Amino acid sequence: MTVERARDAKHGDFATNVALRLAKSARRSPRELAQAIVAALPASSLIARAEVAGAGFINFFLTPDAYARELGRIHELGERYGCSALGRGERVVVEFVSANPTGPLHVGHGRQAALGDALSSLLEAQGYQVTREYYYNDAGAQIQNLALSVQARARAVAPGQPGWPKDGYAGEYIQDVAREFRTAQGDIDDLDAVRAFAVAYLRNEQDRDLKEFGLEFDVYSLESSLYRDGSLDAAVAGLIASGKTYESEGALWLRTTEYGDDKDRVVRKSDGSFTYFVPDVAYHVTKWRRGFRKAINVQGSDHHGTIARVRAGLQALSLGIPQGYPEYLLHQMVKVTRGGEEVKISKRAGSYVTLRDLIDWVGRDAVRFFLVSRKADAEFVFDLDLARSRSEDNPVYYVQYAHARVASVMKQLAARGLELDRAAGLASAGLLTGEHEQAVLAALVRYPEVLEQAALNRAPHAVVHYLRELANAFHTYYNAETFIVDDAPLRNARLALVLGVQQVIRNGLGLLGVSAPEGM
RNA sequence: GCGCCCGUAGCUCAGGCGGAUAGAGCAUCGGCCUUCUAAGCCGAGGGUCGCAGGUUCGAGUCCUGCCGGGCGCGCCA
Repeated sequence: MTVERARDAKHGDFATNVALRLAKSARRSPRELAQAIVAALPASSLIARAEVAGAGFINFFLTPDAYARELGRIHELGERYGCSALGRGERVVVEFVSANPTGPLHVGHGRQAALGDALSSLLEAQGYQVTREYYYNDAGAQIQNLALSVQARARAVAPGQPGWPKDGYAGEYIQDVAREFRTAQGDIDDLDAVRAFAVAYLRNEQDRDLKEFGLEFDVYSLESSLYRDGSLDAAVAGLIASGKTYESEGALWLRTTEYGDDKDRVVRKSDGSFTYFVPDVAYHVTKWRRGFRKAINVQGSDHHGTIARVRAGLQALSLGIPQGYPEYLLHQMVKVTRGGEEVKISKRAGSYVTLRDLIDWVGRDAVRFFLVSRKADAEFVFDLDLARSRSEDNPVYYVQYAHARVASVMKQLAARGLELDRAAGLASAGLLTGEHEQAVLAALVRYPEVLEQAALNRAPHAVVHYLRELANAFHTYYNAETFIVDDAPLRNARLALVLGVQQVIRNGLGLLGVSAPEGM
């Protein structure tokens, strides 16, 4: 049995199927039972009426007073409206982007950045204490490859020429790194120096892009630190101590199949080095040890194969870490299209489109809004033609425009020598009984629930869809009614209402990392 | 072959722990600016919710099978 928000305004504000569910055991018809329930309901200042509809639903209609009270809360709480204490201050680490410093961030990282940051903000709004964390490999085979590529470029060796490393990075940015290294008068023969320079250079470039995206991480974790501080050795020792390892073909394996993985995994290769699986496990042990009882990893679905093995490794260590740790939010790939054709290359990176490209083409707000607007597990098609040449059709403008329009109304008010009496407006909010006013109020008061559900379901896109609906209710109201009327009580009430809309839009866009302009 | 995800309007997608006539944007067609920004509003057309079974009072939603697409699959990360 449920009580839920009615989908259709004709069905009131809330509906319950209680009579449908109980009809059988009560041996009465659903409608008859519903009538009896309605007749027995106590009076409430918040419920205007309850009526039986359809097969036996009971629909509840809220009183204008109920709405007026909620509007008052929006004004009272301001930017805190929509927040809750659901998380009770629990610490949670959200790991995302986590790109290795081997090149510019690509559009997939962009999706992850938009998704991870919005999810983090949502969790913060629900009372969690969130750490945004970025993990990267600064010492592995990929980094070696990067160093060799930069070294080759510094020696004026181009991709494909003799001396170019096997599977070297061919992007144009490698030339930039090589040139900067020479300018800094680095020793080209010192591969360690080249490596350190290249990693620092590209990390710095990534951070610039992330900053431009409005994103800052609290913690950067380096894979190399796991080797240095003993975490990795401890993890290996723990795995061996678990008795779940065995030697085969010269390598050390872990029976991850005992913990739900579909194949056993190699811990230590036959050449004595470790697979990436080991630092992954060691890294997640550090999350647990740092006190994070909740860890969420935002990753591309191409990494979904790692989930079972990381969890299996953590289970094998018997540290009391729950089976579902860490939690994963996977997102599907991003495909960029232009003229109906997939775009796979960019000047700077060569083989992929960069986050920077997207920001340059359509702006940060649109990239943020777009990339978070679809549920994570659906493939995303980013149509450059639509985003660029038809930028006025961008849904982000639709929402931002609603915000700017309210600002404009307030400017008009001042220009006419009038002032808003906010307290009077809230006191007379009971006057907001028009169809459009009720629709706006109904949309407005859903916000806290939307945030809670979006946070619990790890679904930031729900906020995007909500904001579009709220903006639609507002624009409709705007076109149908004049706010600045002579009747002062009504004028104040209407202005209090639209300021409430502006507040909620600002709050919602803020969670998504999108600006809320005063004018457009 | 096995695993995860997706399949809803011409296109891009919401709805998905079961509920009432399946929604939005874009595109198409038709209306609305002497009045707070027309980046807006109103209306119309457009659907066997991939297919077939099953569970249920009720299935786009849950279960099974199949078809189509994406991603991944023992010492790469």
